Amino acid sequence: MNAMTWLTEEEQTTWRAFLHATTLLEDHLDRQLQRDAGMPHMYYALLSTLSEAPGRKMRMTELAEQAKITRSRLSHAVSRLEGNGWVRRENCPTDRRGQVCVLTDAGHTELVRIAPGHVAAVRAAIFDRLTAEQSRRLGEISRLVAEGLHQPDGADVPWLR
Amino acid sequence: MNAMTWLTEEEQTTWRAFLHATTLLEDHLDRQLQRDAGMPHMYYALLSTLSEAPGRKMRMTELAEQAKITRSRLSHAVSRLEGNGWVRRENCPTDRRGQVCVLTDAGHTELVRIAPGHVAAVRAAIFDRLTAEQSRRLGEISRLVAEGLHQPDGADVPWLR
DNA sequence: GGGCACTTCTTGAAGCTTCAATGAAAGTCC
DNA sequence: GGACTTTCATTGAAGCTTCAAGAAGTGCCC
Repeated sequence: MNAMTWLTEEEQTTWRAFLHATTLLEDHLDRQLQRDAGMPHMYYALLSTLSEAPGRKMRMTELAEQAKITRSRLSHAVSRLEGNGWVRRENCPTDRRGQVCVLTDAGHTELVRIAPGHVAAVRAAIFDRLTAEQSRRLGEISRLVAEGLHQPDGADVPWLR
Repeated sequence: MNAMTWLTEEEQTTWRAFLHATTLLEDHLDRQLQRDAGMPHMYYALLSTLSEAPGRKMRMTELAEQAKITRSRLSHAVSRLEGNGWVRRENCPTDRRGQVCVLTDAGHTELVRIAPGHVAAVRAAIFDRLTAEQSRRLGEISRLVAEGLHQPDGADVPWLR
């Protein structure tokens, strides 16, 4: 409750504005993708990440880390996407515990179909509203904030679990 | 797919960084509050918002708008918080359809108990990592982005539903 | 190579959010 | 006043996320 722990007026205003912006943005993008692609934003991000991986495939843990989600969440998500035929699980040849998540051709086709609409939504919501300078600053700030936070699961920080 | 709709390299990098930061941050804060207060971040925000309203009470719709969530979501949330005794529903005296959500004394006490920990988490994750200048810019950018997005529910934009 | 700790991934249940539908009251139009 | 539209808030079901637990494989250490 002292000066060290509380926020200044200005910080509080900033924090609220940030919360509002992120809440509205996530909702907006989720709705856009749900409407046009029948999937939430995170699922799109998974397909998108996979599409850029070599061979369009990735180990589950690696995919979870790249997407900043828990393995459990990924597991459920992949099950759903697999049900849709956008993704397929394969056994990992080098580690018999492991699974490799592969973007199917159907999944890739679907991604190609929905990407433009999604990118347009992102552009309209963010980059069309910011100057180049502001975009750059947003990137910088985002990187600083992300650096300070660790992965959920603490996959590589077991002593902190 | 043309230059108008796609993102530049830099924009893409920025967008990813932003997504990572917000994903990690939301997870982090949800975990912190779940651990220390047994509620998700949004529920804390509701209590916090209520606590600053005159009489610590607010109409459901107004609260939903301020928190940037749908009425439905709020309704479920308030039911849960009511079950915990942090909040109470009252009939609105001026509109018999309406409900007023009131922060109880117990709810206020609880809020006072958990606020410092939460604020510390926010500070550690954001403001301790940014310069004053960067914080100000984050606020500015957030406001710009939020301006471009409308409430879910489109409560006041029925023709867009 | 036997024991032990750790990693990989999945599962089911509980909690939260979304969506569409609903009842009830208020507002509008003539 | 009566018909129509809109707003307020809630509900239940379906989908998504979290959490704790667990099966199976790997790595290490002696």
